[in-house]
Amino acid sequence: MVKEDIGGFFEEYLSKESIFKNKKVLQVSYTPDNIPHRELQIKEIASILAPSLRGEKPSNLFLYGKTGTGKTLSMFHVVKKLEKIAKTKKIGLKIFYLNCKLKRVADTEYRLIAALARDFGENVPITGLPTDEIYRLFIERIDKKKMNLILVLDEIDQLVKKAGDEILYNLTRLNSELKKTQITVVGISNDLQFANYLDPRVKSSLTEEDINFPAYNALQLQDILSERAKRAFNKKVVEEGVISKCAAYAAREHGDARRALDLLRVAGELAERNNESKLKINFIDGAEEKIERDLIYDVIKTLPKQSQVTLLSIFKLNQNYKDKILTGDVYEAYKDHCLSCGLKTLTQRRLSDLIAELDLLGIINARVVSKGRYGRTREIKLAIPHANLPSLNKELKGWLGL
DNA sequence: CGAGATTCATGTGAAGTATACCTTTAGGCTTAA
DNA sequence: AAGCCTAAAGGTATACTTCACATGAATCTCGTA
Repeated sequence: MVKEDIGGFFEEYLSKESIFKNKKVLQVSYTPDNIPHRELQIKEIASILAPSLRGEKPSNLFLYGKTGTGKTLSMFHVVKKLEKIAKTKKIGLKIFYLNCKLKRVADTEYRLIAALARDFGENVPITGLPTDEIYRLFIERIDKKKMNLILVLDEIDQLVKKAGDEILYNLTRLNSELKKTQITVVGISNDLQFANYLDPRVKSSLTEEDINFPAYNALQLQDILSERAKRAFNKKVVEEGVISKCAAYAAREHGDARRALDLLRVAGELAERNNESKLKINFIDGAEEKIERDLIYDVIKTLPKQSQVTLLSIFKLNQNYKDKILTGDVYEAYKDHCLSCGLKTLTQRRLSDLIAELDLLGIINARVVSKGRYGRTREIKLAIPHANLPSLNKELKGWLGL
């Protein structure tokens, strides 16, 4: 009976023509051949990295601009071309991309170098070796034959905020230890002020060249969207005004193209799920909510248990109509939660650090304030849209077995 | 009334501890000549 | 004697704890007008 129903559903699903022609085009990982409104930046990146094709060392490069302004994309674009040429002409050129934000992958010096060494096929343990040893392994490996190595470190600001800028100093200085190979560091940062916090020595060597990625305006976003929509959706699926609304939504938030594309894709998925043959405007609002939620879901899901409990405690206090949540309150609630889910309670000192980390991740806003006679503490506010709180709260409890 | 001292609740840095993992080394056992 | 396995010794990174000191404005204190 039930089986029959589902079979029917699948058949109907298949018989219906999808509104997508090629959904991949809208995914974040997709690198289009044509990147509108970034011709200048791409050209600049290319000309700075070009010497690598002649076996010379390019200048270190620093790309900065807000999220979704095409930094990573432009870089990928150039990298693809470079690699292609290097391959056909048999030039020793290796390019590595590493996202420093990935927790437990590249958020300490050891892990960063270990990740690089691993990419090179070196078998590196997750802990136990001295950091120097990891460097040595890495250097030995890449110095075997002459080549140019370009290291692309995405979200480099996150790395420095957590682990300090010594890593970058070491990296840029690595060249003096290498005999054959040369390393070029390309840093990508969302934080415009990032370079100013760096040690002057690091700053000058990392930002030998820098390129700014300005935010897209609504018109440019429309260009980008319609270009991709043409290839992602079947003909006449997208209704009038959908593109411009997506663009407008994204432009409202500092011209984030990634956001705009996500909106379009998720709206399409929603339309499909609702058995619509057209992508109507009203799906965009639903999409926006879903994206917001999914984004936070992913971050929270991969958080360590202790951080999850911390967050749950903040949720709870938030529900109790406390608009100013203080560290002490969180710790009390946290202790209760730990008890009820059988987790070891950490010290307040540690909790303070966890809260700071949550702040860094952008899940909460925590500000250190002095309340005069009543001490000094963090004022914590959730940075999550209200509509998403109940469902998130429920999920979180589920993950923690509560 | 106002300047300076006091106070509170926690921030923050440094050093220490536990754990998990690594390499090295020395001893013991096996094996083959 | 050479080769191989094992367990102990000595080392590291990371997550966390302990200890101690730093913060900074509301409040208190007390001399002064």
